[in-house]
Amino acid sequence: MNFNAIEKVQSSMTKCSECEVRHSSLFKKLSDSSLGEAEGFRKEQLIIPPRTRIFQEGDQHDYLYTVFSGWGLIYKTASNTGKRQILQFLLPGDLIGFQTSASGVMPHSAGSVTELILCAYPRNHLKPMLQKNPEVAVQMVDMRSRDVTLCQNHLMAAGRKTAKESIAFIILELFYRVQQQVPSSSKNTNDAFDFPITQEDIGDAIGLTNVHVNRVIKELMSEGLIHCNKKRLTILNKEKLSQIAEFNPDMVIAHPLG
Amino acid sequence: MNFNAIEKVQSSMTKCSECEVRHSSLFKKLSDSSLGEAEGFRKEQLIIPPRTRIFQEGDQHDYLYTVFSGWGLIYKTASNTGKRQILQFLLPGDLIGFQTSASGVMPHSAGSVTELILCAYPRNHLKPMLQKNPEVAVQMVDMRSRDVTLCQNHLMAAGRKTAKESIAFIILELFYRVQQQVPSSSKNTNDAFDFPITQEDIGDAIGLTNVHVNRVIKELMSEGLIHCNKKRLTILNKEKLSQIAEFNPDMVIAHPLG
DNA sequence: TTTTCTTATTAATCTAAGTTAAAAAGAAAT
DNA sequence: ATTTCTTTTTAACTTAGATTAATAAGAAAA
Repeated sequence: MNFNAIEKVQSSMTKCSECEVRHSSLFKKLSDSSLGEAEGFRKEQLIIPPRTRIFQEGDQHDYLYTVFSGWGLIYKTASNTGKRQILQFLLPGDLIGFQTSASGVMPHSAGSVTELILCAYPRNHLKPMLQKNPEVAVQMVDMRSRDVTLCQNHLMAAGRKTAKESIAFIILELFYRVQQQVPSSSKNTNDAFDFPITQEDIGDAIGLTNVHVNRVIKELMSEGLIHCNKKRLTILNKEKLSQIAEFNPDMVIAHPLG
Repeated sequence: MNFNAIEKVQSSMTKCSECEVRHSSLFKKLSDSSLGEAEGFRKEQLIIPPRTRIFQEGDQHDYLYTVFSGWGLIYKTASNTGKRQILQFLLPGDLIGFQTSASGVMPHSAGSVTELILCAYPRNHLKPMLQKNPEVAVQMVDMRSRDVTLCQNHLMAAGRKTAKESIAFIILELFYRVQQQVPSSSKNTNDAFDFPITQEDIGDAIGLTNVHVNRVIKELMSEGLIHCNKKRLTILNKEKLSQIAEFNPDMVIAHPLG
């Protein structure tokens, strides 16, 4: 765990109207003229160093966050064994900081993988903001539904897939989620992408050990399905990998209500 | 699988104003005078026989349903092995029929456990209904968030808990979910409740075989923590069971936005 | 009541993945 | 450049839970 301080963006916060993740965020349905709602809701922007905790399971925490840039994760820790279960990988546009009851006690922890920039919103303003902006509430239903689907897929992997199938699945999920953000073209001629998580992270997402994840990744590489080197991953045979994983790109789509 | 026909309630559909699950449903925030919205949205009521499929993964399906009475489940099946992963147990008040994209293709199947009565809503009317009724949209955010939490807990169980811990967890989750509906008092003097699922269902919810679930249930019974007989389960030592499961009743609470 | 089907139970055997422990390779810090 | 910390890699060994196969007990249908 990193102990560098979390900083606030002091000088000038990014304008919502110029935000790169505006169209995959909670506010995607707000028009330019309504975007003041988002800026009024936002309290501050935070810069989280790599591998740093944002909030901890069991603690009181009163903010929601939109990921502006970077990768993160939310997780639970078994208090008897200390084992970690990653619940979701966080990418730009993702919204975090949900709780179980209205108490403000967090049911899971959150942390960064890379440096992360977050927009913070006071949770007690959420409900009134949604009531005032029904399009935002509808968008939030979509986002929560997407989170249900991602979690259900991981549950399927942890419960009923082999290690190889599960790891292939995680790789494809992250590939397509990243691809959705970058408007398809840009830097990626082939199917290579930045992959900043560790093999231990992969294991903790689907209930495997880092040792076993390593064995399987070696196997996927020796079979010519993927290649990875220095936090960059290349999918060499997407069809075969998808078939092993029983993966379909629809699984990571974010707008069930259209 | 049961092949009895699914029936429609012909004569008189239940009135929403007199509905027993009104206060744990999507429409809980509608006042008596606004309840016409719910009745207008509802297309019909269906009676599903026990162990009957409602819709199937991969099929086009254009309805959402509120569970009016009975137990059900949603699940995915691995196409290579045929193994089933239960994604959620359905109890009265639960809303089902969500999809991943706007296409109407279902990402999972749904089926009954007991006889089930469902209220059906055409999915293409959902978005306009939510936009017109922001309180309903906010309630739906809460319900989807509750579903995320339930799924995350099962993921934690499947990925990082032992069989004993996971089974204890499932029992407690269902106990508290049932208890939430029945307004605490009524029939249950002790901690006994109707438990219509099979040991295979339990295994399919957390990634275990029916054989191993049986071994563990026997163990929990011999330790005096639970007792079960004829689809009725009694929790004999709630403290010990909760401690084994690392369970806390907050985990099944349904109103994060208050 | 008898048959049939489903669910629970038990036992023997197997295996996918876990555990432990080092060493090697990278990255980050000094 | 050197130290320190993290991550990856490999091997030897263990185990929780899977598999397979019967039997027994219930429940539903005929």
